[in-house]
Amino acid sequence: MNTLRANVSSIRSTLKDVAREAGVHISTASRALNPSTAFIVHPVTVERVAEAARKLGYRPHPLARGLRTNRTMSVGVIIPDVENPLFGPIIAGAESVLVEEGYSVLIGNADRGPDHADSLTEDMLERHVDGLILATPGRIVSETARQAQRDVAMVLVNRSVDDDSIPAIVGDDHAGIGLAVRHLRELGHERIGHVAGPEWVSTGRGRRDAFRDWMSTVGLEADGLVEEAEWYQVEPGMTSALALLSRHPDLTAIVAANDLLGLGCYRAVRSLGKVIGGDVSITGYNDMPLLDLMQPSMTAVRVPYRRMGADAASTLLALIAGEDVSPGRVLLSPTLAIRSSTAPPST
Amino acid sequence: MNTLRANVSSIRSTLKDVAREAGVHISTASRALNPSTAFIVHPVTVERVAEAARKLGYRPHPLARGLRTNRTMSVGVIIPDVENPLFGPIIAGAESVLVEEGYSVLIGNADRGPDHADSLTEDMLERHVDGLILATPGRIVSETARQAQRDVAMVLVNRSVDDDSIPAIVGDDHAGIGLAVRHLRELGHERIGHVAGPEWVSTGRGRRDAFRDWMSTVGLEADGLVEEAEWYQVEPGMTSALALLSRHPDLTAIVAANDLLGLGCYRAVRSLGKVIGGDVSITGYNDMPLLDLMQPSMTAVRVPYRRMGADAASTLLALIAGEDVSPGRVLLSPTLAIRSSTAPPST
DNA sequence: GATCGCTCCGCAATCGTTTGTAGTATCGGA
DNA sequence: TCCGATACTACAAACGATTGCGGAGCGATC
Repeated sequence: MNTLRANVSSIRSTLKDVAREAGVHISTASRALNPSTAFIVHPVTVERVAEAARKLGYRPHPLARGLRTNRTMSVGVIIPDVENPLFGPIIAGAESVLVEEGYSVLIGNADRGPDHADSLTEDMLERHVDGLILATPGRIVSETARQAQRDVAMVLVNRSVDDDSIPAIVGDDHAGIGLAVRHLRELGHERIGHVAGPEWVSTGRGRRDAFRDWMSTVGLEADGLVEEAEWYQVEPGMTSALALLSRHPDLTAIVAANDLLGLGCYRAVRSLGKVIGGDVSITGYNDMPLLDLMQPSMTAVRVPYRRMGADAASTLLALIAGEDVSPGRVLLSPTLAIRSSTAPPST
Repeated sequence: MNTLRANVSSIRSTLKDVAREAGVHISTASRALNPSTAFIVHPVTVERVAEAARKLGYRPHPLARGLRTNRTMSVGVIIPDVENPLFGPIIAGAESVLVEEGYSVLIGNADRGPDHADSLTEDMLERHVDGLILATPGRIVSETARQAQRDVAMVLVNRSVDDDSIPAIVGDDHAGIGLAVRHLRELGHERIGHVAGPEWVSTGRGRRDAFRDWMSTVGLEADGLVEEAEWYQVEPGMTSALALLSRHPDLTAIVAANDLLGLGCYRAVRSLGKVIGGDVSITGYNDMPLLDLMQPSMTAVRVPYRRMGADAASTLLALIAGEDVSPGRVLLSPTLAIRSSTAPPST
């Protein structure tokens, strides 16, 4: 039977080969090839070594180098759930800047809860990653992560810790909710409700507070107009929206703390026989893919996730390089994607 | 100013420390700790070494080990576009089985075309990954990839090569299209069209052929009922659907080669003033997230992407382990998610 | 009591780099 | 002619593990 077998051996040329080819000692070859030490060796020799390296297709062995220099040129990225479309852009953003600098990206999918994230963190540390990007949720950071910070450069993305002891790149939720509230206000809405995310999730609490804040800023009352959903999903969103609309039948708009909650609102509004955009305007948050293809397409606050990943990576690289990085959080400004789910109130 | 700086040094205990603690030679410690060589050393000694290792929290240094054993315990996964929700499950599936076996997953995002995939492949090879999972599109495989197969275990996922020289895990497109066609046939449809993907993409051609095949199997005519879309996107899908419907106004159902094409069909049907499901039934392919939240929710062939990733990883592990793996493609059976976009024809 | 065989352990080489230190020309100046 | 500085280059020791091989200890056998 015709079968396949992995070919283990590959004829890689080593530094020793290059040195022999160039007729110099291995250490000279090493220095010649390394830009930061090349000045020590004679320019003519450097060229000879470079030529030999080129000829042999020499590539330094990352393990040997890492063993000696104590750097792996790799960073770990831990994501709560790779299957969630939201995190793709974060990964892509981080990957693009890291690969550019010669780093590799180790991915960790913490889809089995907080403990899983910790165990992945430990795995990464064992592998001697040079840095760690954490996107795992929760307002507090585990003891494991705190300890990890002593051993390795670390930055948070899409979440932060209360004491800001770890650099974090997060979306500006306050500004984002502001975009939604002001947009609705400008359309003429005066009775606006909020379907909030869970209190224990940082975004849940933050966006709810921001909603209250902005409502008073634009001169509207928010008391009683907030309903907390159990979880960021369509069903809880519908339940909360129904509760909200039955308490306040005169509501003409709902700001949802999340796209899925927004879709829940869609269902709730429809089940009451009302029309989305016409009778009740709805805004989502995050602007996940395909949201523009919904019927009607949903107006949503767009968070620059790709940029978030990229900025996190840049910050991490700065930390790794030993540069001083001010701790605390960096806020990224969201934008508003205006579509058909929002319109002036009907009356 | 309060600043942060990465802490480089970490007091890790090495094998030498363990050996000293246990009062044995470093080589004995190594053997004692390695399950496959532990039988060489006296059980009592093994326990002593294990105890010492536990006490010191010893973790073998992966770089040192890898340098010696020529294995990195890492595999590369190259994805055409991480931001595409379709690939999340593939990554997750692969990651779950690989991490289980102690492997780490290096991710490569080839979102800058075929050449980018090649350069990522080379990066991975330089890093001495033990295996490679390629999900990049195209019917042919680049020379780089072919060469890579000599150096490293490799398996394809969601695509295959014409000569089957590389093991591939793919969805059974023929069966999938069959599910859709038979479903529509059973609902009573007799005039069924197909909006196909591009000819040069393997799935484009495969699904189109399958459509023709199944149509004749269920006793229907397919000639002239196939329209090729330029690309797997909503707009081209709409264009093709409109062309199809203007040529054949009597069509009561459309099988789309892809979810996005299906959504394009949605638009086309709507623009003609017809109702989806009622006048024209539509099926998608892939069953991407949120498809169930569309209005109306879309019936679609569901491809087991997560399983695909997992199976690819298992196959890869077998290859790495030196087991004989029969080349060629493994077909994974799709299922049909029946929703509201399909219904019996109206007449 | 010498020999054989078996079990267990230590010695040392090795994987491919980086890097501190020592050594050797070469050259200018005295 | 000789000396010291200068400019390179070579030597060798790491980094932390794995592994072939030789050797010590010990009981059994003749």
